Amino acid sequence: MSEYNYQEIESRWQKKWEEEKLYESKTGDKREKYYSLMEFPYPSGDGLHTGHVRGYTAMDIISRKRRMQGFNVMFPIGWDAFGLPTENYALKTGKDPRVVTKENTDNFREQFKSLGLSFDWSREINTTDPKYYKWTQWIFLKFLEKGLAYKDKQFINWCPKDKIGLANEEVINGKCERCGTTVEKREKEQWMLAITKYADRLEKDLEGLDYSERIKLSQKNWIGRSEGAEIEFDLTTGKSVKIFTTRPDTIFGATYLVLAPEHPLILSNLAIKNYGEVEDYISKTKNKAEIDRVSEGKEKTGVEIQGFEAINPATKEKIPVWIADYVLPNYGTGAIMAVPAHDERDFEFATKFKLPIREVIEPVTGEVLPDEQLRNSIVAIVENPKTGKILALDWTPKYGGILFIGGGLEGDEDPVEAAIREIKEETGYKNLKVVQVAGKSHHHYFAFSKNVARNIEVTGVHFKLIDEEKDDQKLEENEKNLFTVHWLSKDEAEQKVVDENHALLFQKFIRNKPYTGTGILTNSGKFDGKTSKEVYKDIIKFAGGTLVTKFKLRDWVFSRQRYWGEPIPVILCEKCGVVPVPESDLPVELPVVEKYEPGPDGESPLANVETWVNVKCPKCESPAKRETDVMPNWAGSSWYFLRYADPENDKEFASKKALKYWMPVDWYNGGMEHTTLHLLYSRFWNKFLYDLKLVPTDEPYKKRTSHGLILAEGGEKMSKSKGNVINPDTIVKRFGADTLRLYEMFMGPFDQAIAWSEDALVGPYRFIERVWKLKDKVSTDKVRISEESIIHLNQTIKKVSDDIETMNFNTAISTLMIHVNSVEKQSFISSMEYKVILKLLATFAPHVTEELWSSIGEKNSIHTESWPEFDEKKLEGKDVTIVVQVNGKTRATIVLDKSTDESQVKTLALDIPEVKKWLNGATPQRIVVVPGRLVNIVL
RNA sequence: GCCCAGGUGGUGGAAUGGUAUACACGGAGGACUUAAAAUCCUCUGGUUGCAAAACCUUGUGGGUUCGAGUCCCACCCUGGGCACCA
Repeated sequence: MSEYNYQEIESRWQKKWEEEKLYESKTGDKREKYYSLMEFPYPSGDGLHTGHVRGYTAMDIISRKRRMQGFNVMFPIGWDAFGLPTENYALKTGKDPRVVTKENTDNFREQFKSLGLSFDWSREINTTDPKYYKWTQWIFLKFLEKGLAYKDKQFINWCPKDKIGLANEEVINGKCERCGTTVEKREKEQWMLAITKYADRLEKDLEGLDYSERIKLSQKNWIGRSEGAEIEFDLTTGKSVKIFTTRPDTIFGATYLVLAPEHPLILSNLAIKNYGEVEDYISKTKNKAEIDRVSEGKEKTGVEIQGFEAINPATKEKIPVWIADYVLPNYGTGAIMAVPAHDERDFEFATKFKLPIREVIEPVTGEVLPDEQLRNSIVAIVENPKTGKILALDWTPKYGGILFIGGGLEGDEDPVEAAIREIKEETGYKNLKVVQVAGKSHHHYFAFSKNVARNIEVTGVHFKLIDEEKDDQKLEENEKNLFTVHWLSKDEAEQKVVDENHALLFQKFIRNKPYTGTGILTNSGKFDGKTSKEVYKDIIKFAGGTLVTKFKLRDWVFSRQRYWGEPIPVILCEKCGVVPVPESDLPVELPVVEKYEPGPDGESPLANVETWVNVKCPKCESPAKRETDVMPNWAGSSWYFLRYADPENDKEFASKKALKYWMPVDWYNGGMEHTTLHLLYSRFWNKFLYDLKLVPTDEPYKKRTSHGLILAEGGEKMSKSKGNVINPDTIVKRFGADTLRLYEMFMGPFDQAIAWSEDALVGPYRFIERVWKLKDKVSTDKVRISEESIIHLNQTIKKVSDDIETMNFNTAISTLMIHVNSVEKQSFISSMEYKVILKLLATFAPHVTEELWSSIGEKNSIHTESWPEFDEKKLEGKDVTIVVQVNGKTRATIVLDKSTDESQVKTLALDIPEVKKWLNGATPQRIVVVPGRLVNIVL
C-alpha cells in the first residue's frame, strides 16, 4: 500500500471539505442544534502559536462528535481585532491598522485552515468591521438609554507610558498589564458601565450553570459578595457618618472610626481643626501609586481628626475619628467602625497609635454537646525568656496529643493561683511572673477519660519564667506516667498543640493576634452571654442600622483614550449635554488618520481630526463635538456569540428567530485567564439584553470549560521576548496537522498547564502510521470476531466516547492506542472493526481517517457518518480476574467465571499453592470477598 | 497573608478505596540492512540476590480501613489567582 503522505492528504481533503461546505450550519434545521464555541482570537502579527491549537482542537473534537451524533452543529470563528498591539504597531510603522488587521487575519485564517478545524467559515465575523461594530455601538446606546452607561469624574488607573486609563482588571500588581509600567492614579472623566447593578444576579445565577467549580469560584471571588450592615454614627458636630461592617455583633468594641482619606466628609470641612495636617495626609495618599501602598508592607498610617468626635450608637461613648488609607474609598461606605480587639487591621492600627482595645467577643471552640457539665478551668502558657521556648505536656500515649498546661479550678479559687498550682504540680517550676490574663473563652468537648461531655470556661494566663528553679512534680497516683514535660520552640508549639482553645490562646499571647472569629458577647450590655449569631439582627436594629449586601466588583471603566477601538457614539453639545448619535447614523466610523499619537493630555488621537470631531448637535443643530474616547477591547467580545447566529443582518444585531434557534451556547471553552474578565462582561451584556427582551436566554453559556496553558520546552511561558514560541506551521510541515492535533490532545490533562516537547511528537505520528498500515489487514470476507475482541471493542467505544465528554482527551487517545496495539497482533481485522476505529479517531485526526475511509471504498465523508454505539451487554466477558491478597498484599490472581459464588471463591482462593505458602498452615481470622474483584485473607 | 490547583519511574503522564507505574517518549539488547535511518521483537521503578525470590516505593509525618496514590489531620514544596474589600 502507498505511503502515508500527510501533506498531500491534508491539503486535498481540506479543499474538498471547503468545496462541499461540509461544516456549514443551517439556522432552523430540523435536527437538534448544537452551538459549540471557542473564544475567538486576537489576530496578532505573530500568528497562531501552539497554545491556540489546544483549545481549538478540543472544541473541534466536540463539534465533530456532535455532528456524528446527528446534531446541527454551529462551530463558528471570527476575529477580536481591536486592541493595543495593532495600534502600537501602527504608531511605530505608520501603517493603517485596518491594513495590518487584514494581513493578520488572512494569516490566521490560513493557519486555521491548515489545521483541519471544522469551522463554519460562512459565519466569520470581525469586531473591527463597521458592519459589526455598528451593533456594538447600538448596544452601548441601549446602556446609555437605560442609565447604565454614565460619565463620571473619578480616580482611574492611569498608565503613563500607554497614556491610557485602565480597568482594575488590567492592573497587575500595580503595573500596567500590557507594558509593565507602574500605574498612577489620575482624575479623569470616564465613561462607565454599571456592571455592579448586575452583581447580585451575576453571582446567584452561577448556581444553575455547568461551569467547572474552579471557574465558578473565581467569578464568585471577583464579584466578592459580603453581607453586613450599614450603621449611622452621629458626630458631635450634628452631622453623621455611615459605616459598613460585616460584624455588627462587635459594635460595643468599636473604639474609634476610620474614614478613607477620599471621604466626602473631609472635603473642606470647617469643623476640622487640624485641616492642614489632614490635607497633607490626603495629598500624600493621592500621590501614592498603588504599588507603593502594597510594597510598604501594609504599615498603617493615619491622622486623627481634631475638632469633633463620633458617638458609638451602642455604648453612647464619644470615640475619636481618624483618616487612614487602609480604608478604601470605593468599598462599602468608605468609612468603618474600628474594632481593634476583633480585627487584625484595626488591631495593628490601634496598637501603633495607642488607641483603646476592648474585647467584646469570647471565643467558642468545639461543638455544643448534649448533657454538658459546666466547669471552670485555666490554660497556662509558660515561656522561658532565656530560650524563647514554651512549656508543653505530651499526652500522646493516652490522649493523643500535645497541650499546654491546663486544669480545673478548685472551689472558688483564683484563676492565676490555680494556674500557678497546676504548673507546680505538673512540672515543678515555681518562680513565675504573670504577663497577661486573657478574658474567658469557651470550649465544648467530650472528655473520654471521664466519659462526660463538658462545657469549660477557660481563663488563659501567660507566664514568663523568672528562673529555671524547680521542685519535683506533685502528681496524684492516677496522673503518673500519663504525660511527659517538654520545652518546645514557638513554631513547634504552634504546629503540635492539638486543642483549638489552646491554639487560640497561643495566637493571642505569643503571636499577639486578635481573635477575629465569632463567639459569645461580653461587655455588650444587654447582649452579654448571647452568641454572635443570635444577636446579629437585633444588634443592628439596636444601633439603628440596616442589613445590606456589598460587592467588591466595581463599575467598568469603559473609556479608552485611543484610536483603534469602537468610537463611543455620542455627541457632546454645550446646550444639550450628552446626546446619543441617532440610530440611523450608526455606525460612527473611525476616520482614517495620519497620526496615531495620543494628545499631550492623553486625549484620543481622534481629537486631532477636526472634520470628524466637529458636528452639529442632532437635537438643537448648534455646533457640537463628538466624543473622542473609544471603547475598551472587551466591548466587541462581550456579545460576539450572538452575532454568529445571524452575522449578515443589517437590521438587527441578530434576528430573534436566529437567536431563539441557536442560543444559548451549549459549550464554551476558553482560557482560564478570561474567567474573571471576558466571561463576566459577556454574561453582563447578555443579561442586559435579556432584560430588554432582545435575547432569549438569561445566561449566554450553558457550559464553560477552560484549557491549560502550553508552556515552552523548559516549562516557562511562551513569549516572543524569550524567543521560545512554537509556531504550528513548522510542526504541520514536519508531521502534519493530524499528528499535531493528536499530540496536543495526548500530551496531558486538558485543563492543566503543560510543557511542549518536540521529542514526544513522534509517538502520535507513529500511531497514525500504524493505523495507516493496519488497512492492509482489513478483510472484506466475513471475518469471525472472537467474543473477547467484541468485548474489547465495546469497551473502547465506551471509554473513548465518555472521555471526549469529560475532555480527558489524553486517556481517550491512549485507549485507542491500546486497542490498535491489540488488533495489530491479529493476522487480519474485520472491516466493521476497522471502521469503528477510524470513526473514533476521526474527531482527533480528521484527514488521515477521511483518506482511509474513502480508500476502503466508502463514498460519503467519515465526518457525516454516525458515531459508533456500544452494546451495554457486551462490556464484560464471562470470566473475571480475581486478585488474591494475604494481609492486604497481592500474592496471586485467579481467573474465574463471573457467576462463581462467594464461598466457592473463598475455597478456590485458599487452595492456591502460593496462598498456602503464605498461610503456612495458619487459620485465617477473616476473609474479605469483593465480588468480581478480590479476596483478602486476613491472618 | 488569604483562596485555588498540584506533588506518582529518566521524562509527559494512567489509576470508580481493591494487582501502583496504563499509554507515550527516552534508554538497553536483538532482527532486517553492505551500512545508516525507518520498521519490527524483547526488556526497562528501586534495593538485595547466581537464581528462585524477598523487601521497599506515589512530597513528609500521623490517622481511619481487611486494604490508602485515592479518605481524614498536620506540615513541606511548586504553580496560579487575589491582595488592607471592614
